[in-house]
Amino acid sequence: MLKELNPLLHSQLRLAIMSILMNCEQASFVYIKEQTQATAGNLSVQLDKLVSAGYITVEKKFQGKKPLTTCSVTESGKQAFEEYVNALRDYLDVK
Amino acid sequence: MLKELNPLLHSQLRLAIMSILMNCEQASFVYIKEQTQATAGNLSVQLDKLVSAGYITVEKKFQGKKPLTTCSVTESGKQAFEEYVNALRDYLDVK
DNA sequence: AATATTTGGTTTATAAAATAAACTACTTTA
DNA sequence: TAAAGTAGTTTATTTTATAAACCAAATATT
Repeated sequence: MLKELNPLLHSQLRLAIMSILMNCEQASFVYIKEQTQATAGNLSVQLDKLVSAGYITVEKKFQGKKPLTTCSVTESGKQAFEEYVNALRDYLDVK
Repeated sequence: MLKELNPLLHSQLRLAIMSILMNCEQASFVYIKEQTQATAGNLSVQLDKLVSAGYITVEKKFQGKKPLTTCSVTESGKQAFEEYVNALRDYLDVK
């Protein structure tokens, strides 16, 4: 029987965000925006959801005079991502 | 850069349907319903979407006196599934 | 033999999610 | 000093997913 796919991760944009953060220590709002081609509004909303779930942390500081929002994945986020990947593999494997 | 994930396939239930159909010649409405644990209404709607996209065909006949709805994946559906899987792998692979 | 109940669905209404548009605040450039 | 750019957030709209309600026919129940 196929397992449930964590709905928070089964979203193109949130999955892309997590995928980026799984491959680096941290990434800025602007970098993630460029990589995902998302609008700023959409990205802001989806980041909030990942923060609320405890999957990522977001730090807001200033780099000189510009705001700099930096994101990184939490341990709980890494674990959720791994579980999601494992569940998904069963859907993708054609025997 | 991450590729787009075909939104028609990036849905838990429709992906489960396609996954089942990719692994067998054909499957009945009732069988898919059991395997996916979907409600009949939801399944009916999602099957329709896959039919509209040309990803599956649905044949309705009678087995004795009971209706029997049988589904199978089309060539175009197989191709779309393969493309989806390839696109998705880039999201899942943690280097 | 009427009347529930089950089977195999479809249609429709509602809840949830994704997305974009509009907005804010501050900075840089013309 | 007005216009445009940067870095976001908030809110409104559209889309999607899901379940509830419904239908028709068959089977089981009293």
